[in-house]
Amino acid sequence: MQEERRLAVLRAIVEDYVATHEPVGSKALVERHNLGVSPATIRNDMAALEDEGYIAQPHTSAGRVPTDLGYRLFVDRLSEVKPLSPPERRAIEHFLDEAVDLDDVMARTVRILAQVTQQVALVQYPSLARSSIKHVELVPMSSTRIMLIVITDTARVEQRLIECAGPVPESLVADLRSRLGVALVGKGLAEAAEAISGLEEAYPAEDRPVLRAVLATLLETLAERTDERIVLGGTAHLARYGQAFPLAIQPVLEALEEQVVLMRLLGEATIQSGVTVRIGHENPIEGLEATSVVTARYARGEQAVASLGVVGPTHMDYPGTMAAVHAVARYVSRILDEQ
Amino acid sequence: MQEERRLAVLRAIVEDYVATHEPVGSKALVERHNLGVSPATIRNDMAALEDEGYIAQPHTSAGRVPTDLGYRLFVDRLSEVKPLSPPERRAIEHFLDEAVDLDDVMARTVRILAQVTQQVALVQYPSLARSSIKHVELVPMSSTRIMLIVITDTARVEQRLIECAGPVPESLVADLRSRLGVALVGKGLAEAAEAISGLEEAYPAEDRPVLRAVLATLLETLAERTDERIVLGGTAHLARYGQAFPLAIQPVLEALEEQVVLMRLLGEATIQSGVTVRIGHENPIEGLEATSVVTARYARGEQAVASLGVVGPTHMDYPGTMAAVHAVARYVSRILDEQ
DNA sequence: CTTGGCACTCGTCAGACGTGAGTGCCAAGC
DNA sequence: GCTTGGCACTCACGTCTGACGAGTGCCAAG
Repeated sequence: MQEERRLAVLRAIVEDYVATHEPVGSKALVERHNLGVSPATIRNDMAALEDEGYIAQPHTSAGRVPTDLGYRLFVDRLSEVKPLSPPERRAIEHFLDEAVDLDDVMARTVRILAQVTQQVALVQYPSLARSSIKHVELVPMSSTRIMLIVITDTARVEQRLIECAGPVPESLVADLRSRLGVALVGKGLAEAAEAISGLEEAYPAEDRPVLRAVLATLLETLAERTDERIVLGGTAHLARYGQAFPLAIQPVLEALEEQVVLMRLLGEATIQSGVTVRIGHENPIEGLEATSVVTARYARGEQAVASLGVVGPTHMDYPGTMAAVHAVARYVSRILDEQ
Repeated sequence: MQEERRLAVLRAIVEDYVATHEPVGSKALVERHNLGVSPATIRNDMAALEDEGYIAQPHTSAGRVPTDLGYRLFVDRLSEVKPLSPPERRAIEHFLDEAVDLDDVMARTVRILAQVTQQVALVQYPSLARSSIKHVELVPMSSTRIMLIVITDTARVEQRLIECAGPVPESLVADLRSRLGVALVGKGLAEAAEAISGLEEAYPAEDRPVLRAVLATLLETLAERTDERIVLGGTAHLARYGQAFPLAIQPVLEALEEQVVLMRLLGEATIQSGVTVRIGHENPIEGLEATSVVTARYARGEQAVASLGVVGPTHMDYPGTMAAVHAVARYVSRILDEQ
């Protein structure tokens, strides 16, 4: 009974703080939410919540502010799903439908996600890991340089320039191209390594160096750079937080410039289904201790492909943000399916 | 004689203000630079410079601050070229040399440019406009969808997905691929339009719709999206300016998110040779009135290809920034030449 | 367990004040 | 005619003050 009210108080504190960005006091609380009790009672509840670590006061004689733990409880147990408004849904759908190619889909996704959430948006390119090879192409760029292109069924195109020690005859390139095509098209990326393993023997020793260079680059392209590309947008929203709110923006911007960091942010989310929320210090990345990250996977058909999400201050509108991230992930999945 | 000293005073003011970011007064000026005259004399000169519009005071009884016009004069007539330090040169060269492909060159260029200048860096992908076609590829993705890929001699790869009304036979794709290859390879992009204009007649009426879709997409790819891609980095440096320096960062971040804006920033620079500097309000873009933009072309062989540059506060170290932009542009040109 | 009362804490705001950097002007000097 | 020292004036900034009020914790009564 009291326990229930205490949670209601926590919910009210989170909601008010998210709305106003100011510490919320007992009196204001009873005025804004009809809790049916007096401020004094609320104060007792607040004291208990503070003992349990869900809220804190910036200084004596100030109102209370939710802690990361408080937000966590709020997200896990107190918040209700807040569906997007129909106009928002339509805007997202419509905007994404107009995309002409994969790059455009990604660019538009970042844009709409940042706009709807009013936060920094991240979108990962579809992973190569589970997609299969649609086409392999070798193009001679000069006598010693060959361009390698791999196209996957997720409509992703990977390109790589290969530098060879000596001149490479056109005929060798053509031959290699057709053999690679036969060996690789239709294969998943994981199988690709085996598929080309026997290929070397088919060629005379003098061609081996070229062959090795091409095959090495090919494997590298398929393995290492797998999900490297992440696009980012809406950084201007960071500056909106007046200045020097708990959120200093420089470290955040710095962190977001590191591809590795972005990978870690989105990578972990790819494991779980549904919407993932990491709050404040739960986030293991330096510079992002004061931010929360909301992510979701998107998929193509049955397979998980990659993740997208947003980064914002811990005092964000969690239900709204989660709904937006969820919705965008679904629409992106659908767009990819249609292709 | 006095005229000469006045310019020396302006130069000193710019240098001091860039170094300290604080209005500079007459007394501090004679102490830091040996001008050989008294503060009172400097005051007279300053009054004259203010009349001419080169400097201004933020409020009565404060020191002077250079105006945009003052910076302009400084850049045009007063600054000496400040060569990069050998370690800086080496760092740039070394870092760029390790790039594995065009994407990597661009990514590394942005990174090194931002790091050396401590500002926001912009790099435009090599323009398609003056490059020629190396290879054209058509890959069926499903029965009704074809992927079009165009590779240029600048090692750039453009991809585009084509949606056809009905199923497209493999044989038609193969035929079209070889014809397009013959018609286009080696041609400049400008000539491409003519080169494919007669192609339609070679096919029976039933294939025309597919043909039209492909050709339309091809032309679009070559014409419209020509130099659209610009990479950007180092935005965290914007936040370094304490807060609310003459530079509010939100509008700047917003402006930098617009591809169109970036195009305008870099596009104009492509016309002129050498390093271009646009100072404060000289910049016609909303949100960037308080920033200066330093840009330079880079080239491949004899042909201008595209531009790169940095965006920073008007009170930047112009000689240093100009030297860095110039050097990076040169090294990028060299890297592209080698390929 | 809830509630009203009460004393206490402390951050914030506004006003007063001194300080010092910097200016403009003027009259004397070179 | 330019340069210089002197001098009065302006004004932003930092510090200090006191008043205010929001908010708390505790306690005793309901």
